[in-house]
Amino acid sequence: MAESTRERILDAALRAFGTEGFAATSLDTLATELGIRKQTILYYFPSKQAVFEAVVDRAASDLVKVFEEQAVRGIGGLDQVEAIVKRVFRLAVRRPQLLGLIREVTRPGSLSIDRLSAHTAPIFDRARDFLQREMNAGRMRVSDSEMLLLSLYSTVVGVATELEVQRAMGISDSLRGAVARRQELIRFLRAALEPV
Amino acid sequence: MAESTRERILDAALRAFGTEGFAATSLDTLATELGIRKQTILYYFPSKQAVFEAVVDRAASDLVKVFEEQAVRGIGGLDQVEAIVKRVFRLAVRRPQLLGLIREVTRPGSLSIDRLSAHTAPIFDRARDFLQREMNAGRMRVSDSEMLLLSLYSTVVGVATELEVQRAMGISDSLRGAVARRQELIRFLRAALEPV
DNA sequence: ACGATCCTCTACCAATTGGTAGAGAGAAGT
DNA sequence: ACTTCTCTCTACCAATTGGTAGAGGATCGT
Repeated sequence: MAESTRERILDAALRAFGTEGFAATSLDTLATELGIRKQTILYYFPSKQAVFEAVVDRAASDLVKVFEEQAVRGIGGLDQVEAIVKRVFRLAVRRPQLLGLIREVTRPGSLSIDRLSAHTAPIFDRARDFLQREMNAGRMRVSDSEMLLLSLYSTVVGVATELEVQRAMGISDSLRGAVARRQELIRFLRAALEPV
Repeated sequence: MAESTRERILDAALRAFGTEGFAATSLDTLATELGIRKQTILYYFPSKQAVFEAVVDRAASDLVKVFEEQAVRGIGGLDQVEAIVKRVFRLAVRRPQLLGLIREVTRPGSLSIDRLSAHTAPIFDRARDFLQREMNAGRMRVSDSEMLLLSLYSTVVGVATELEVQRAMGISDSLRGAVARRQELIRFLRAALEPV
């Protein structure tokens, strides 16, 4: 058995929701894309909203897994930050819709934010603690760890996902471009984080 | 005369498109909000898409104006960066939908990207040149000016607009929070940009 | 007084939306 | 042979969508 219908629906839905957005995605086009009928989707999920929530849940746990795998190693210091940035970038290249979905969910008017943050809250907590620990140990510039986390998040996710802005700036979006972007981003973050 | 109907439509459309997004905004609800009929909107604009484009045009030129006013002063160095960040923040607090609209337009699947970048391209060019000049003068850490601009853009726009992420991180979104966020962001950017 | 222009309205419309009801096919257990 | 369960389908539906056609009321210059 290749892949269950349910999984295929979730895959297609992630792609659609992650690029077009929730409102712009219709169950009909989603079904047509899969070569099935809309009612088949509604057999597996009670509503469109439910499909979205299932997609968010799966995407969130995928994301969390990526972070936890890295966190466990515990290299420490700026190398740890670098390792995580690299992972995020690999994810952004391999499954761009995943970060696109995050962008969709974190939009002001969105529902399902609580669903996402239920998954990510522990990660954020751990990240904040990590930053605080590194600061205390003198391995990182001292600042408000919460705000610093926000800055880091914005920078990494932005550089990884703002492909259209890059195009507007005239930056190539080839694979080589992604590597260059990542390198420059890491230099940027190291400079911002290094203790004085 | 208070405000022309056309302007009122554009105001409401900016708010709606900037928060709910293009697809999730219907002409009917937009009209109801304004106490007029949908057909009145379609008198001023040939289609929903045309409303969106007009909103994008106006928002873009508002944004460009903010940057140009600052660029003309030409303080130079990191103080100039700080001044611009402050302006972006003031904008984000006063008219959050404006940056929300940018986020909407720069989404992967969006139309009207070219419309936006037609406005912003000169700004980006000027900003890149500015960074390059500062690097050459030894007032800024040397790096790829294009990539650096992308990092700066991501960080500033992210910190200014990712309110829901902040909520998920447990950061207060009060006005005082905005000031604290701005200060921390500026410290972050100064650290990232200062020459070694 | 009169036409023209500007503006907002009522009345529709075809297409699409998310969702319901239930038929039927197939496999599995009894 | 029988029921039961799983799955996908056809057939509909009410509501909403963006958009068209055109009436009617102002306000204007003449």
